[in-house]
Amino acid sequence: MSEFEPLIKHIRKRVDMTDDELAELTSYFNVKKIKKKQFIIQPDFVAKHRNYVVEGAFRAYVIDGKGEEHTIQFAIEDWWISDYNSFIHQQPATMFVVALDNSIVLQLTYEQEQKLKAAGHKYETFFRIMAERSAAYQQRRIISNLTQSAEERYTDFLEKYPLVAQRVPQYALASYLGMTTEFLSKIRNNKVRRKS
Amino acid sequence: MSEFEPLIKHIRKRVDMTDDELAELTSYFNVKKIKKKQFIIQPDFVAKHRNYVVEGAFRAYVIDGKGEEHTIQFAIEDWWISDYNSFIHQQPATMFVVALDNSIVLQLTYEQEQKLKAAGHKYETFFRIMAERSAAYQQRRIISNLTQSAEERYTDFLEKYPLVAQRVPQYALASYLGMTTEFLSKIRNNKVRRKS
DNA sequence: TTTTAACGATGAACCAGGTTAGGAAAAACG
DNA sequence: CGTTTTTCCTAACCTGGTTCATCGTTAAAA
Repeated sequence: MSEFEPLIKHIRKRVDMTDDELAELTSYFNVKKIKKKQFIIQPDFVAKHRNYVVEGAFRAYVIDGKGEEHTIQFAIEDWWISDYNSFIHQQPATMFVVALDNSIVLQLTYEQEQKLKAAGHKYETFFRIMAERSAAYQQRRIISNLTQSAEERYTDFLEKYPLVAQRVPQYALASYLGMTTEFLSKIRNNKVRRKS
Repeated sequence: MSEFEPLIKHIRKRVDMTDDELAELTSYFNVKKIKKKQFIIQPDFVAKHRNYVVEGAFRAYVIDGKGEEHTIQFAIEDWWISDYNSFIHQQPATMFVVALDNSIVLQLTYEQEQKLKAAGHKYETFFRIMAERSAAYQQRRIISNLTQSAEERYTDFLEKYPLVAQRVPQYALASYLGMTTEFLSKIRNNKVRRKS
C-alpha cells in the first residue's frame, strides 16, 4: 500500500473524483520523511509547501516580542499544516512548523498547486472546500477564546481532540489554549479555586 | 450606475473575468435594502445568504451562556458578511447579524451559489480565494488575541480599520477585541496603569 | 549507566482586566 | 419638541490567570 492511500481517502470524503483524477492529483505531491524536532517552516523563509500528514505529528507556533511561544495549530495523521498566510501569498513566514515525532508528509509546492488548480474544476473545488473548512474551524476557535474560561477551553479541547491532547507536550497545549503551563497544570490537577 | 458596480470592481481585483462572465455572475445576486437594527441572520435559522455590503454597516455576534454578547465580525462597504459556518453547511446559525445603519446588500443564496460554482471554473476560483482570505484573516486575529494585550489590540485595530472604529458603537468594538466596554473606556482615556 | 536537559507540579505574591454601580450625555422616537 | 432609550464614562473593588522561584520526574544523549 502506498503512502498516498490516506490522502486518497481524505479527498474522496470531500469531493467526488474518479480513479484517474485521483491518480493525476497525487502525482503532484512528493513523499517526505521528517525527523522529530526538524523544522519544515521557519520565519523569514517562504512556506514552499502545503503538507499532508501521513504519519507523525507537527506543531505550528509564533514567538512574540517577549520571546513567548504561542501555538497556532497542531497536525496529526490526516491533517494539513503550513504557514497558511505565507503559503497562499508566497511571502516570508512568521511561524515555525516543527515535527513532534518522526513523521511522513505529502508535500505540494505552491507552483504544483497552481498547475493542479488550473488543470481542472474539481481540483479547484477541493481547495475551495479546504479553505472553507479552515475558515470555519478558525472561527470556532475565535468564538471559544472570546466566550470560554481557561478551564472550559481545556475540557472542550480534550473532548474534541483527545488524540491530539495525548500526543502533544503540555506546554504546547497550554500555549495553544492561551494560558500558561502553570495554570494548565493546576486545572489538570483540580487545583483551581471553584465557585461554591 | 447600478448597485452592482462595487461588486464588479471587488471581483475584478481578485480574479480576471470578462464583462460577460461578470454579467452572468451578478445575475445570481439580489439587491436588498435593510433598515437599521434589522436582523438578517438569527440563531436557529439557517443562514440563507452570503451578503455583500454596498452601503451601510453590519455586526455579527454571539451570545454566551452568561448572556454576554461577543462580536465576531463587522462589515462595512465592500465587505462580505454571514454566519459563515451556518451558510456553508446549511445548518442552524449561532450568530445574530444586525444592521448598524440603513444599508444596501447584494444577496447570494446558497442554491444560487452552488449553481454559480458549477457554471464555471472561474466562479469556483473566486469563492476559493474568498475562503482563503477569510481563513488568513481569522488566523491573524487568533495570533493577535494570543500575543497582544488589550491595549495593543485596540491600537492595532485603530490603525488597520480606522473607518470601522469610527462607525461602530464602543461596546461592539470592545466585545470584538475581547474586553469590557469599561476597560476600553479606560484605555481610550489613558487611565490604564503603565509600567514605569 | 550516568549525566543532562526537558517537562510537569506547586505555592505565594502580584497584576491585567473584570464587576458592580452610578450618573451624564447623546440618539432615537413619538 | 420633550421623553425614553442607548451609549459612554468614572471609580472602587474584585478575581482569573500570571510570574517567579523551587523541586521532583522523565526522557534523551553520551
